[in-house]
Amino acid sequence: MQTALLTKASSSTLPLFTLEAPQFRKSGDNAVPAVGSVHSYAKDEEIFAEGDRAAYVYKVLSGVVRTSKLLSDGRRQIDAFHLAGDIFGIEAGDEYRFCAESVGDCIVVAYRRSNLGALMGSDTQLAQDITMGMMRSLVRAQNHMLLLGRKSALEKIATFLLDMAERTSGDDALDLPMSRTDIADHLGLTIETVSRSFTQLERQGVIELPSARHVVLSNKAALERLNA
Amino acid sequence: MQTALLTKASSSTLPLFTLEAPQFRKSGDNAVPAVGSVHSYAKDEEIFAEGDRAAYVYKVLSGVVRTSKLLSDGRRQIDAFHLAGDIFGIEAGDEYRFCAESVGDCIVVAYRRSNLGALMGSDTQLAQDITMGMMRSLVRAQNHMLLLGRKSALEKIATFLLDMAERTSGDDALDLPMSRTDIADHLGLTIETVSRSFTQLERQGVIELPSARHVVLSNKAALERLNA
DNA sequence: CGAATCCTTGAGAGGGGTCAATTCTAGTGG
DNA sequence: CCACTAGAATTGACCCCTCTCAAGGATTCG
Repeated sequence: MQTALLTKASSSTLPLFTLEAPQFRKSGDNAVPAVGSVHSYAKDEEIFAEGDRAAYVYKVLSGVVRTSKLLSDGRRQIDAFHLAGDIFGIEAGDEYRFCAESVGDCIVVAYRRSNLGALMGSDTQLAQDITMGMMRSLVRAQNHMLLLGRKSALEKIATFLLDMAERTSGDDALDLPMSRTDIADHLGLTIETVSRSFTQLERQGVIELPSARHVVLSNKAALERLNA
Repeated sequence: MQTALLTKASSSTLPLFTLEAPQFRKSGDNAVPAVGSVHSYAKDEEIFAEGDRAAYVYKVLSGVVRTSKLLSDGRRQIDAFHLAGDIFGIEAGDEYRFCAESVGDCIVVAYRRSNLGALMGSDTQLAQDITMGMMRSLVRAQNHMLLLGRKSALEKIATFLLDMAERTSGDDALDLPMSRTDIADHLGLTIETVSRSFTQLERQGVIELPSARHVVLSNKAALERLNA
């Protein structure tokens, strides 16, 4: 893991969630107060663990981060994949209630959360950024509960593919950054069922799979029908 | 449904989520600006529907409210039951993304949300109340995703009973305010599986069921073992 | 007492899980 | 450039947990 200091993004009129690429400083230079520190992680590195003291709120600059919870016997639920621009690690209490890991190589900014309450009171860009991040997480979680509780395997995969396509390329083709195991643990399925569902959709001509991680949505209408 | 006006609770030092019983005003008197209006609902009344303009944020004064989402074919997922003191109806956008209904007779306060962004910026008690409510919803949703995605029927019931006991009586006995159907739609099960799980726990001596809605947790240790 | 609703119980079926083997892919070193 | 290897993904066979369908109690309310 590598770290660099980051100065506050200059403009206060940046739209929510589009904080531009931050400017960097040499780590010895403390003339300007740093508001965030940049960290980069390789594949499958731990960013924080469940139970760690929640001292930072994070934003993804590039790559993908997964946040997950574990049962005592190892069963895992990935509550979300966080892409560039997404905020994660917001906590009400003083401990993280889930763990965060890099899915592939990725870069994040960590904002010290001395006192989130005070931060929220002030009218800074970051505070609004965080409030909006929290709301987005909530919306995402609510939709995901419907998926986990009430959708069939095929419907789960269809919803997942449409969502990922919209969040990444916006195109009809997408590169999945995560493994089948990650997808399974996100959708409440097993890796075998995920694989079988992909194959079934491919046989039905709904998607194409040039390779395991590359998906072409050749029949979006059919996918949206499955999205119920 | 009945309505009454409500003046702002006088103290600004009230602890979060314990806004005390509000004072009422006759509805014709507008000398003091009202910050919330009180509404009461009978069993199974709709408070707002999915897609309604989200003009208010609500707090439960008494009774229970369920918020849920529907798939096009009628499958339902209840994302949460809201008890006295809980906040619901917080939205990022301008529409409700789920519907809210009374489970039994219940009373709520509705706070007009002219501009939630501005509200959040100001340092009022209500703003903090709402921020905390949002965070609690998020924590609850994250835990619930783990339940929906990875727990067995028995584990779901065990978790649900422990949670409800803690939120209501705090005791080892509780009165369930909701039907088996509601429980099923909350836990991602069918009504039959919910019923069978209750019976199984009763046969194992983990709980007692003097009546369908009254549960005694006679072996909390066993329940917590199932809680994984 | 009858009607409606809620809950429980049973029998059977099926969707997804489990276990296991095979294929595919990416990375490594010769 | 090509074997070799380890991990990832696919596929098959079988099983079980939960769903479905259906009937039968229990409770409430007129």
